[in-house]
Order: sequence, then structure tokens, then C-alpha cells
Amino acid sequence: MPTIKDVAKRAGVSRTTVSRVLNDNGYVSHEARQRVVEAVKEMGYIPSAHAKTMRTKRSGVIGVILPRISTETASRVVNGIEEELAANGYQILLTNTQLKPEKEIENIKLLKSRQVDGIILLATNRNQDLLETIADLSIPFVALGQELTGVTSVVYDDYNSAFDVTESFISKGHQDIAFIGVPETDHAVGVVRKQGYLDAMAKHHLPVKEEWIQHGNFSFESGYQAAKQLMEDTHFKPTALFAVTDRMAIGALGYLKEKQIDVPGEVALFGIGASDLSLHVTPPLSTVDYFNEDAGQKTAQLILEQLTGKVGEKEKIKLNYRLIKRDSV
Amino acid sequence: MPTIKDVAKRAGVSRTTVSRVLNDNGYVSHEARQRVVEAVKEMGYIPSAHAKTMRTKRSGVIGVILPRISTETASRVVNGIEEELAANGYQILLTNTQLKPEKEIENIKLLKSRQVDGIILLATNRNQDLLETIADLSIPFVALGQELTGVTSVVYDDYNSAFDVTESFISKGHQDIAFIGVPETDHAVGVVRKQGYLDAMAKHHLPVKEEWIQHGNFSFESGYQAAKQLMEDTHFKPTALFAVTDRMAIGALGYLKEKQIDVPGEVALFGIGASDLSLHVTPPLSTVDYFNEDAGQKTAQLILEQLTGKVGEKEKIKLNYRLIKRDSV
DNA sequence: AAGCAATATGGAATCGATACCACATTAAGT
DNA sequence: ACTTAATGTGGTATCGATTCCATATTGCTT
Repeated sequence: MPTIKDVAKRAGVSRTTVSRVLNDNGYVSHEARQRVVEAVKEMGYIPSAHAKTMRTKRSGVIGVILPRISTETASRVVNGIEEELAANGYQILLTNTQLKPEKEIENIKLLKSRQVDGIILLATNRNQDLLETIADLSIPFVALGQELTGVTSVVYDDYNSAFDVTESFISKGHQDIAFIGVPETDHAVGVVRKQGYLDAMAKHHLPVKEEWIQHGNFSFESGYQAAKQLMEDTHFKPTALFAVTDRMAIGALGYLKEKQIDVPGEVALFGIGASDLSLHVTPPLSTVDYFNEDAGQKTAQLILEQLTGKVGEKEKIKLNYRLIKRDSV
Repeated sequence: MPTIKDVAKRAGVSRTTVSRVLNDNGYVSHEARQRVVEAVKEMGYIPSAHAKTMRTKRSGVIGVILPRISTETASRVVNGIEEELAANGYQILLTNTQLKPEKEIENIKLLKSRQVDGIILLATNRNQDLLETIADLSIPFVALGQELTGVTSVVYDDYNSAFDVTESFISKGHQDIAFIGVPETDHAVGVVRKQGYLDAMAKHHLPVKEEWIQHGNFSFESGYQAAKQLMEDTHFKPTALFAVTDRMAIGALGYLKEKQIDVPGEVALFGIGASDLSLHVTPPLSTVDYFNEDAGQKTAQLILEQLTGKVGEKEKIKLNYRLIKRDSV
């Protein structure tokens, strides 16, 4: 690998001049520039980003911490982030927590050691240690998916979307509406969405039976089991089923189809996420579109704002959503 | 950000000693070590990976070039890669070509400038410029998905799997088997899979009508259109339909259901990819599982081998596959 | 008691870039 | 013709780590 020194020698100039040509700043004569450009091409010179970062304190890299790489949501969000950042000359460095909270902190340190200029966290929990680690951090930081106190956050409108889904059932005449949620460690999905459901039920003076509230773990299988529980082990069978993720909703759908329970005739179904899957199951699943790509893009924009100085306080941004009603209701 | 110098001062030792403690090599007295460890903790010191990389010429990072981030296949492969590399102390740096061939070369340079220790390319084409760029590269390189000449490659068994799918149709009595492929720029998917289909047909002396060979672009919509074409604009209607990706197969399925054409009664259907979708559509789609995670893992292992010196020639590895027959046939 | 290996520590060079300062040379303004 | 500004170029310190070499101390062996 040739270095800037080699290029300088070949072009018959100093390293300083080569640097000037590379970064297009300072005064360089036409001939000198030409000789440098030529030398660079001939030698296949590629500047070392590390040396540059070390000297300038800017790496041009944004770290993105994902709970899991292989989910549709994460993919879409990353796409949005990538698009926006690439357009502004930044690269992204992805890390994966495999859903382990302790790995979030570990990854933040890892990214810090690599001198990333900013960090985006697709958050799944609101761990105290995590908040402290972030507070100690001296670089731009944006969380997506959970509202973290003291941290610029972009969140989906979990409450209102869940509220609307529930009301949409109610407006169709449903009264016995069951709920498939997730554990409360995931605040946005586990707590806020449930609250939206509960409040909508309360607003219409509909009782919520304890046995109608089930919990899964985001998987198809857990949705299947929750539906089974709801349809087999309850005194009052619900006529509508609201799962807080599409995967669980589709798991539930699997159970209903297996038992030949008509959807939406006997039981109506709603999910959240607008996954590819939701459109292609039978019947097509009603769901909520959170516009994940836009979310990623918005998040990236916030990081860029912080990067370019417009620090603009710790913002809280709540995103749009859209109910997609299909044949499952 | 404290540096090694600050830690040294705090602990009352030299930078050298701190480095020794950090890397656990050389002689360090018990007390000195203790003071250093304490200082590190107190100051929240995080070593600069850049300085280290610069000095040692090892970054501990493997670059992964993806055609697109948000596909199920890519996600799974990355998962496999990540798992294997993380276990060996490596991080991955993802880049995205957005399916543009020229971006592959650009990204290789980008990764090189970041001193990655190796590069994995999820290849979609066999561009000559690309091959030259790789040949010039002096770091470990593995391609996944396409067999690139002169490059260690891991490939799916496109030929035999396509052959088997076709024979599976034939063994069920089908003779009029249509094919939905993709353009030949993607050699593995566009050329090899088609050859598997053609050879299987030839082996059983079945004629292949020109009009039975359609092409899509990996999207649902293109699968839908191809099916429409096949069922509306042909003289002889096929009784079986083999799409080289699940997405196109499911697009085709959408058309068939819309026209109330019974699957598999009137038309049988096969895809490739073992996507989540394939299991949850109605009827469940028959497909081919390429074990993407294993593929990623295997690819990572090859990189690791090259990294640890066992250079072992330019290997060519062909992966296993498995036909999953479901109700669509 | 002398010699030598093992242990312990620090100084200084180095990796490859950038940036500041110094110093020419040329052009422009009065 | 002389000052001042613009242009062009190179030397050297610096970023934060590692590594080689030199030196000091200790413990063992004969």
C-alpha cells in the first residue's frame, strides 16, 4: 500500500502539497496538481482513513446499534438511515445487540473507540445503565423506537395507533376485544401500545377481561400460542384480536385457520408493522404502517443536525402512522 | 476523551506500561497493573482503535458489501457472518451497493481506506472491472452467491436445486412447466438456475415452449405480471410454474388467486428462498431452502482462514440445499 | 562474590495523514 | 519603485497508540 509519502516522492512534491490536492484546499499550481493526480492514479493510492481520522478527529462514520439485524423493521429503518447519511457523505457502522441489554452499552463503547461521529440506537428498552452511559457520551446521539429521557428520540406513535386500532374494532361493533402484547421491558411496544388499547376500551365503557390480555415474544409461535389460549381457555371468547406485531398476528392467524375459525367472520384480526407478510397472508392482515424508512431518514437528519452544530436541544419527535384496513377485519 | 497518556499520568507510570496492561503482554508488576486498571476505570478510558490500527496494521474489522440491505436473504446471511466473526473478535462494517455495479468497486476502495482486514462480497454480477479490482486487492476476499474466477467463492447450488425442482414437477406428472427467471446479468440466478430447469426438461424429453420462459426483476409485481402473461397470452397454458425467487412466486400466486385459478389443482407452484413469506401464504409455497445463515457462517470461516494464514488456495465451495414441498404442489 | 537470567520500567521512533508556520515568488495598487 | 496582497511550496509538530531498545532491579546459581 503506497502512502502519501510515496505519492509525494513520485510527483516530486512535498506531502503537504499532495494533501492539498487530495482535499482541494490551499494553493497548488496547475502543474503540481496534475503531477499529483497522475501519481495517485498510477500508484492506486488510497488514503488511510485512520490517519486522517486521527489527525482531524472526524471519521465520517455514524454507528447504528440494532437489536437484531434480520428483521424487516430493522432493515427498512437502516435503509432510510443509510440513504440519508450516504447523501451527506457519511458511512454507517452497524452493530448488533442480539437483544441483550448489556450488549448495548458494550457496543456504544466499541463505537466510541472507533471514533464514530454519532450514534443511532434502535432502542428496545429503557435501562438505567444505558441512560447513564449515553449521558456520559460526548457525541451526537439519537434513539429510535423508545423515548429515552434526556436523549433526542424519535418514536412511533404507539399510543394513538393502538388506540385507533381498538376503536376501529369498536366502530365495527366489536365489544370483546382481546390483546396480544409483549413484556413491559420494551416500553414502547409492551406498555404504551397496551395503554392505547386499554384507554380506548375504557373510553367506550367496554370491560376488559383479565384473560383477554396475553403476552408473546414477537415470534409467530408465541402469537399462535396466545391465540390458542384465548380461544380455548377463556370463559368468554373474544370476537376481535389485536396483536401488537404482525408476526404475532400472523401466528394467531395460523391458529385460527387451523381450527377453521373464520377470519373476519368469527374473529377479526389486526397487527402492527405493515410487513410484507401482512399483505400476502389470507385473508390479508389489517395492520399499522409506521413508515420505517421515513423514521430512519428522520433519525439520520437529527444526527446530521447535531453534527453540523444546530444542536437544537434534546428533541422528541413523534412519527406519523396509518391504519391499513384489509380483509382480516 | 482521555488518552493513554492521561491514564499513564494518573497511574504514575509510562505509556508503555499502560499499553502492556491493556494488551496483557510484557512484564508488569502487580501494583503497577492495579493502579493502571484503576485509572482506566476512573477515567472511563477507551482506547482509540484508529491509533492502534495505524500502528499494528490490523483493524479487527471485516467489510461486508451487500447488494441491498433490506432483503430477507441479506439479513440472514449477515446474521451468519456476524455470529461467526464476532465469536472470533471481529466486527463487521456493512456497505450497500443499491444494486449498482459501479458502487461495488467504490465500496471496495472505501473499505480498503478503512483498513478492513478482509472483505466479503454478496455478489450479484460478474463484471470484469470488478474482477480486476479484486485481483489487485492484497487482502483476504470472499465472494458469496456468484462464482467469481480467481476469487474464493461460496455459491449456492443453483443448478442442482433448479434441476430438482423441475424434476419434482415432472415426477408429479407435469409436462407443461413454465419458468419465471431474471436477467442474465445475475449469473447464478439468471443463467445457472435456468440451465438447471432446461436440462431437467431435456432429460425427460419435454419440450420447452419459448413463451413459457418469462423474466422478472425479483419483485412481487414482476411475478404477478409474468404469471398474467403465462396464463393469458400463451397458446398452451402451463400446469406448473417455477419462479426462481419466492417473491416472484408469491407475486404469481397473487395473480392465480385473483383469477381463481386453483393452486395446486390447476397450476402448481415452486419458488426458491425459503422466505418467511413462503410458509404463511395460502397455500403454503413450495420452495428451496439455501440455508442462508450457514452460508454466511461458512463465508466468514473462509475469511478467518485466510486471516490466520492458512491461505489454502482460492477455494470454491458449493453449499447444500433442501427442497421444501408444501401444498402449492 | 561474581555472573546471568528473569522481571520491571521508561524513552523514543513509528504508523499516515493534516495543519500551522515560515519562506519564496509573482501580481497588483499607489 | 515600493509596499502589500495573493499565490505556491515545504518543514515540522501532532493525533494516540505500539514496539524496540536501553537500563535498572531482583533473585538464583555456581
